[in-house]
Amino acid sequence: MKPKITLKDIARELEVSISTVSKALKNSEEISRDTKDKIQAFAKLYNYKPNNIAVSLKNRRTKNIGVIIPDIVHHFFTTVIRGIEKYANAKGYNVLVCVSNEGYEREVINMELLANGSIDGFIMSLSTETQQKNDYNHIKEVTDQGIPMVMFDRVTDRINCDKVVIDDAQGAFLAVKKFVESGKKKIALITTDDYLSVGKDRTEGYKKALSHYNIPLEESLILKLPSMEVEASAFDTFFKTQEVDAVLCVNEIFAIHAMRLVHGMNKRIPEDISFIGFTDGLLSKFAMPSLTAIAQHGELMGEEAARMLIEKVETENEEETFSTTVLEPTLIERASTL
Amino acid sequence: MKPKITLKDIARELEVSISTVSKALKNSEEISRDTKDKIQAFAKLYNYKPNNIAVSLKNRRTKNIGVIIPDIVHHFFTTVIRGIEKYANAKGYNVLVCVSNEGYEREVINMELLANGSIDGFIMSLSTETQQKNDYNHIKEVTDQGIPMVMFDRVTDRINCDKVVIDDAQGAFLAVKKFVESGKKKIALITTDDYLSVGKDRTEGYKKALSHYNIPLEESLILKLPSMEVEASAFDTFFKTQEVDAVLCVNEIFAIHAMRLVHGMNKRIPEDISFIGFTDGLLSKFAMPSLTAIAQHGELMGEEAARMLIEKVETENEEETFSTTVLEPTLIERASTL
DNA sequence: TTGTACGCGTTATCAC
DNA sequence: GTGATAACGCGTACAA
Repeated sequence: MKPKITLKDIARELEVSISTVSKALKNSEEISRDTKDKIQAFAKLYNYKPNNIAVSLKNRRTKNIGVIIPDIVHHFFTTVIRGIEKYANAKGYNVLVCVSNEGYEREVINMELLANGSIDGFIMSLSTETQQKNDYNHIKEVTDQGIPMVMFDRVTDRINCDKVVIDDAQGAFLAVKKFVESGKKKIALITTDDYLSVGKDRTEGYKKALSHYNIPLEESLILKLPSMEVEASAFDTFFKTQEVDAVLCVNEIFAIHAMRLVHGMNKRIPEDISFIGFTDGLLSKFAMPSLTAIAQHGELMGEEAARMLIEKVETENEEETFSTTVLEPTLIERASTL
Repeated sequence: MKPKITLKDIARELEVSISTVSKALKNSEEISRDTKDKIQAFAKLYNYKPNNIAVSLKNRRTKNIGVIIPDIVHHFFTTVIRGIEKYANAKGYNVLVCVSNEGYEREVINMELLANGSIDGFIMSLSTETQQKNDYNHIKEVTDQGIPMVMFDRVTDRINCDKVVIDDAQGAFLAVKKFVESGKKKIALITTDDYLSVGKDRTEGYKKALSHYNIPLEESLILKLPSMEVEASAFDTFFKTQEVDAVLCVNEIFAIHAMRLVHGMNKRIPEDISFIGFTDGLLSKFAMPSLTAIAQHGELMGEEAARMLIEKVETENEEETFSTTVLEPTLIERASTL
């Protein structure tokens, strides 16, 4: 209906040259008041806005930042995106979100797509499958091209770039500390397989804390699930065979599920069994009883990642110096602990 | 380190013209086997990929679709995005997500930014503030420019475009029907102010259903909150002053909150009071007791919206015919109803 | 079979 | 003060 108006259109209409229009709209001193007024009025009337694509082509800067996350229906990742958006928008950047859906293939495809000029830099968190395959060539290619990259939460040592993570071991430590201080002795851990970097760190923190408090480590008190999916039977047999008085869960869902199960076994929460879950999301707040949680500070993480990325994007600096920001987790105490 | 390689680079290196390279890479019949082989091999070696920006400028097609949502930390919207992503990626499109954060200003800014060439079309859901202000000029400007637009969930009659919505009235009807069939008589509604299109439709469906089942409408059984935020005191006085045996809530959070309150008043759920909540999200599944919910089919909604948009984007068709897809909600029965 | 020229919309440089 | 020209990277109609 009202096709977009260009510099050329204005120039033709006002019978001046394209460059005059361009300068006038940038309020250049070279142009006379008269013509500037005329051109600016006309531009406003027809609501002229420069074409981003053309500007990008010219500047070799898109003002877009690409975000690759494993899953968008996941509270933690959405809070990170919110943080990224917040900071990026304030700096005049758009956020291009792509979801790998926890798959290697989609991660590669999405990155290749965006890397071909659509974005000025990446912020990403690795998909489960990528971590399993342990194959990071697609990421190496991107960084080798000189495209700035910031990884968050699920990171790898194999790539040299800026990173922002939570001290997951410390989070687990905090949880165990809380349990110990409220008199718990048989502290269980429900987690996933070790290929997830976060799972590994949390397990480590759990073990370290036990040894710190002189509690013998019993491998039978660690339940390792092969994936993020809840396997009811595994939970069932675990709680039927093990005697525990405190449970640390690697995510909310595991914790909620376990609490329900325990509730059905006529045990009291938190008196008989206490619970703490990682990732302070909606479920923790609204669970019955509400769940004591280790907050991951996703929004802060997003802001920090965006800050680091934009810093790199906007400095011509050729020196390759990378840093890793480690955020401290926080224990949010609720009704599932004493 | 390895700056991006262009057609020009290849041409210079192989001492042919740029267009020869371009044609060779598109496997044009015009080019001899020999040169094609040579060029293709070279391109692969240096991992040549066409610059998206340049292609976009040329084609006046970006292969990006812009999505504007009110809030990303909201399960419903993320499921919609998942649906959009799924369909769009399959069709070779990227998804550019911007969050209005329920604000008019950010909605306008984001749309203007994206509208200037960054995207081929919009998929959006209105922010609360925009619906309150009832000002849609920014959207009209976009559609007037001929940029395809699909609105979902929170839509308005004031804009002529494709839409995809859930039959919210029908959803409320289903809920009331369920209550009535299990013998409930005093059916309450907890909702938000009417400026939210969805809230209005749901209230309408609730009233229609009551009249259909010959239950007198009592305005005192409708609790209207001014925003999506939970106001504990309002809930408190409501349940202390009103005699109810069933509650329909316009969202999960309200429902969970109300259930907790009622639980504390020593009433049994669902025997004494039954609950149904809109938007079947994580909270509903994991609540105690689990919450019977009206599923909004967000993912389907996203796919449908993306389908409609890409259809419009890819057809040159000048005729302006718009359609509205109405999805049917589904009642997911859980433990909070008889 | 290969190359030239042009246009997409913008900006920067330089000439008039 | 204003305008012509080149360049960003690509694709394509047309010329050689």
